[in-house]
Amino acid sequence: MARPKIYDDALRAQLIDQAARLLADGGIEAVSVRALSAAENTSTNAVYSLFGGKSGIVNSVLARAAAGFHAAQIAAVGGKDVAKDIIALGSAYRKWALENPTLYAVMFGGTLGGFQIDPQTEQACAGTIEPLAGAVHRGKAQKLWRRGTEQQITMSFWAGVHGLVAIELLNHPGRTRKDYDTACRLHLDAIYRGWLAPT
Amino acid sequence: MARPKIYDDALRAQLIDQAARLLADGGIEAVSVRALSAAENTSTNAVYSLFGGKSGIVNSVLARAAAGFHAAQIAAVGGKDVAKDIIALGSAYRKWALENPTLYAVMFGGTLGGFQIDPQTEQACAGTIEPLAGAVHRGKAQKLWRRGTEQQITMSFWAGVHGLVAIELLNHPGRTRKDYDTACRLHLDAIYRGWLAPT
DNA sequence: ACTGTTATAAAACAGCGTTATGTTACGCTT
DNA sequence: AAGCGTAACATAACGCTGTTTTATAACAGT
Repeated sequence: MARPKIYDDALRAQLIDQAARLLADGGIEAVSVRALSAAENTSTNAVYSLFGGKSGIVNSVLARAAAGFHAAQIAAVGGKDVAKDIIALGSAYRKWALENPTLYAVMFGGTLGGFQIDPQTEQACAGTIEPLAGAVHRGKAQKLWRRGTEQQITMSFWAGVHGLVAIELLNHPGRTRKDYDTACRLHLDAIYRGWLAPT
Repeated sequence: MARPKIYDDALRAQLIDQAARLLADGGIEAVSVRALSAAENTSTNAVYSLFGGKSGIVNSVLARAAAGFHAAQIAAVGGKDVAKDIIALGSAYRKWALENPTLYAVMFGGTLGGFQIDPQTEQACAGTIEPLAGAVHRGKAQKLWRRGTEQQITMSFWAGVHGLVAIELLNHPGRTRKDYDTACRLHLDAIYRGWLAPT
């Protein structure tokens, strides 16, 4: 054996916290290995020893964020009314994205930013739509939908809310938060009604 | 006066071409001032003299791309049937995005990638939805919509197709191009039907 | 006490965008 | 025609990045 460890799980957790803070504050470009290690009074090698590199720690941050996002989605499901649940899922989705814009952008913004998301992290991100898929499945059992597979309907709702959130995060001038509130409600409502079977 | 100019409009156009090529081939991170100037057998200063910096030339590329995108959208409008036009606009939108994935990602992917889009370039990008807004306006004149302002309806369609394209560009495994073809058709159809006034 | 192994720190490398410094080549003046 | 001023271009340098390599420090076992 050799000298005692300092690059331990405690430092690991602290680095993840710090990286998440830097990411939220200054965007993905504010997360640098040097700034990260300096903020925790350690050396750049700590990041490499504990995470394998910058993408390693960013992926760790994303994985934790995906878990939180997933939990928020699960919490939005009531379990009784499918329509209510889908609207609630969409609202919770948007709420989380607006509260964590940088995290959301990195999770679902594609390969921009220069680094690659790990396959398992990507899976964790994609898995956050599982509660929505569940609601769609219940709707299918109730013969709510006029057509389409569950996957197609799920992706339609997902794409709907993701698209609106992405546009809102572009922050075009002249549109207030309230404008997007109503736009989101009407938008989700329209998609829902569009998939509904004729009464 | 002084020595003859080499940093002229011809070189300017060549640099834009080269930058667009680098961007399409290797993503935003493949576009470097050094690689760019080396490819055109000139110095890095050419980029600064002609474009003011890296963001300058990238914005020039984006502005040109936005013009092409806008033209493609205009070409998709038939002018007779609103429903047909909206579906055609969505399909053309997706077609262009899939043919120019990197450009599309930089144009509508937010501030990831490290640089800022010029306000006027951003406006050019946002202006590409103008043909869609026109179709929605014609629908309003025909009292097609059950509710909502033209802006809200336009944004709903835009968000719908943008969301689907963004998800498709994430390139999740197990979904083929054909899957997205049908998903897109059903998705756009659902949104359209959702906004339609009851007959 | 010494050695071997391992953890940590520090420095070096290659690249980036950008800026400052040289160098070249022409028109104008003398 | 010779010299000079100035605009245009090339080159080198600065500070930053992620990553890799090298050096140092600290403990276990002999």
